[in-house]
Amino acid sequence: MKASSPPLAFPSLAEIEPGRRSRKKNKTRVDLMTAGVKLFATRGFDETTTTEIAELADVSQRTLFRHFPTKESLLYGDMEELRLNLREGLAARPNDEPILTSVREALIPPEEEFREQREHRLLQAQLAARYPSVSAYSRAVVQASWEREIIAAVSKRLGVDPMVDPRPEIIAGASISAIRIATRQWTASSGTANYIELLSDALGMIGSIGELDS
Amino acid sequence: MKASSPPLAFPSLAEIEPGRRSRKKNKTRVDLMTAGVKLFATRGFDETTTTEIAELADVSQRTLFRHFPTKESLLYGDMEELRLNLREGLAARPNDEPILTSVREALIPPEEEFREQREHRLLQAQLAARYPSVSAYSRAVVQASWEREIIAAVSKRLGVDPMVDPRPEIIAGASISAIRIATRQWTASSGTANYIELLSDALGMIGSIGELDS
DNA sequence: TACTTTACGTCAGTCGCTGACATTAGTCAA
DNA sequence: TTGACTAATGTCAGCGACTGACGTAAAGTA
Repeated sequence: MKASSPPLAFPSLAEIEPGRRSRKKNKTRVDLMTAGVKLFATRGFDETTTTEIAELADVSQRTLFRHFPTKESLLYGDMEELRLNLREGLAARPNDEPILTSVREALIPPEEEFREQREHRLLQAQLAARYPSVSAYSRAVVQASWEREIIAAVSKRLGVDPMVDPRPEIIAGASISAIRIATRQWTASSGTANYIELLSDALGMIGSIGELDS
Repeated sequence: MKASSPPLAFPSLAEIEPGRRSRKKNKTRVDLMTAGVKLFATRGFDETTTTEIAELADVSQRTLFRHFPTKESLLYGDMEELRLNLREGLAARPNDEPILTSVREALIPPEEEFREQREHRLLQAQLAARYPSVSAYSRAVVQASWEREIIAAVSKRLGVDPMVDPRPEIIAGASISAIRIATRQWTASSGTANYIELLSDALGMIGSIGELDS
């Protein structure tokens, strides 16, 4: 604990039930993520072994894999909570709001939340740009889970079966693509650009691509 | 060789230069893919080891990894050619055609080509539905490479920089999502549904999602 | 206090994948 | 035909992510 610069408060997806046992378990989880992030940032992803991460967190490698299913999930361990936030954000949107507006608003993080996670998000994006396995995990696990949330929400709102009507999946795919390009633009600027503005702009263009049919 | 039912003509991405050496090399490549497909189909993906595939193809495991970078690429080894087909298809579209039409037409395979590859595509989709590592490869490697082709073609047509204008990436993401949902619908029907019709319908809806803003 | 539960350590093993080096076989020129 | 040269393969040894089995100690509970 007591990370150097930012507190790096990794939220634990599992409820932190009362009791010393649960607190200790959560501590090792946070320690592992902190150790992983530190080594990934300094040495690189492929250049870091899970054994080294476990040693820095002062646990055995076996314990690391009891907390995280893959090496990549150490870097994206906080994404489960973000997914639930997205689910709630989508559900909280009024039913009479245009669907693309609902999706856009639910995908734009609150300024404060973004500021807290800024550094971590930048590291994730930078590592994803450099290491194929990280990029694959981001796409196939993280982004795919967001897609499923969007598909569920949109199909519910439209009152259609997502296995029959392709539109929920298309909207989800377009939305995730907007996130990807905004993140890439932001990463290319080394985090100096205004991410929320980039993301908002990209998401705002989804509704207008039909107008390209000149 | 001499596959049971269909010839299963795996196209080799590398040019088949004249000479016995190149022909033999291509033969081992085809043998490896055939062996992999057979074992994947009967035993399952995770349940098949690369050593078993190599033995069935009568080569060493080391040779397998000289021809294919990953186990998954044995299943998607013919995708490089398909990507080049997509590139050419996109480039062949007239400049004055609406961009979404160009993308749609380039993504819909000719009936004959589809018929030849039908079984193989079905196997790929079924394995991707069952095995996370296959799904991850499909998304992160195959589909991502298609996306890049679409982004390049669309940004060129629109005369914009894809790092500045988010629309090419959004169109690409929506298009790949259309492929995914059409493939899922087709797979859910065990290949009995009309894939080309499903795909055409899904792609056709991209231009109209902006109209959902009631 | 005694009993149960749970997080962790240890150990051994599988499997995807790679570097190094030897060997065979195709190629090509003399 | 012969003798290099080279490209494809085999062999071997090893790394690293990940897992099952089993034991242990600490935390929770009656």
